[in-house]
Amino acid sequence: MKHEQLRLSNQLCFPVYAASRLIIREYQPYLDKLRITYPQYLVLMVLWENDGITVNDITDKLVLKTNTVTPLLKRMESLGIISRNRSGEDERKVLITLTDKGKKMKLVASSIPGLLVDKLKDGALTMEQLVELRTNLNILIDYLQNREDSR
Amino acid sequence: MKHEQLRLSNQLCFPVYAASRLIIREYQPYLDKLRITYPQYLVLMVLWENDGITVNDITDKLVLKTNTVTPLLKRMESLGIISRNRSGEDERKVLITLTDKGKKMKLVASSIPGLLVDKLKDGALTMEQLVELRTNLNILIDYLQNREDSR
DNA sequence: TTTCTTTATATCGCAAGCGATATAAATATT
DNA sequence: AATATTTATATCGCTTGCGATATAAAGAAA
Repeated sequence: MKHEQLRLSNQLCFPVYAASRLIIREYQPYLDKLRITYPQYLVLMVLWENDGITVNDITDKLVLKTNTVTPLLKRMESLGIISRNRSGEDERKVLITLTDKGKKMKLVASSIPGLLVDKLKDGALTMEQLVELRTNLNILIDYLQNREDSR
Repeated sequence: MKHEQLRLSNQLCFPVYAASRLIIREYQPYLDKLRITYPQYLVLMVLWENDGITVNDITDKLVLKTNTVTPLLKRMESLGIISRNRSGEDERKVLITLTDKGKKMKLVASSIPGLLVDKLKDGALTMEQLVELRTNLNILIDYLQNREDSR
């Protein structure tokens, strides 16, 4: 019984880690055309949904830390796709806004996820299984994030 | 219909990526006691199962590239948990073997995955859902790896 | 209003992860 | 045998990810 758990776990944590990298690799050719990386694409997705938010807002949504996000945003600023400005109301906050260049990328970028799903759907999993997978992952994420917050 | 796909995908690729990092964070306190990282732990798991294999064998099993694995193994060598030796039969190959120190870590390390599953099981997902999640991820991984190989 | 604490962001150092490229041994071709 | 190709590993340069620590503004407590 204990042995079974041990094997399952080896086959749970590692698959998530491997799948993550494989999916990002699958994204890469499309992102190359936009000259951005996957984490940069995630930042853009957050901003397209909600422009003018703070560094911490982005940090929370992407489940990252500021020591990852600050340099990431600086690189995106130097690429000319976002701008970083201190808030007038609260000088501690840095507001992140899309530049025109960043806004224009939305049209091309928003077609990418659909292409990915088309590949996976039926090729690998049915739509139902994809939904099931997403649901289970989101439950896991919520659980682990709540554990983190209460520490 | 197309909109639905787009939303699902945003909620599929990102959850895998976020879950991966959250699970590794959950592993970290246990790995800290052994003074190793998660990727180093994965290498050890491979070697405990199959000692004396080549760099490429490890690379394949972990779905990584040599430019990641070679430095990783060098760090593990300098930690004294593995040794790297050129094969006599084929001078191109480097054989990786566990040192006594590396072998001894198995006992402590093998208890870690069980602790993780205990946390997740029922706290987040049922055993059935964990199995379901693992199954779907493995199908996805097989599919994406086969796509990669045929390129 | 001074001092203490919290909040928001940034910096540092190091380990992954990876595309591109290099090197050298093994194998195939001519 | 000489040359070309393939295979196995390594190196370089860059981005990400994160623990630990720093800094400065805002808010609370004294």
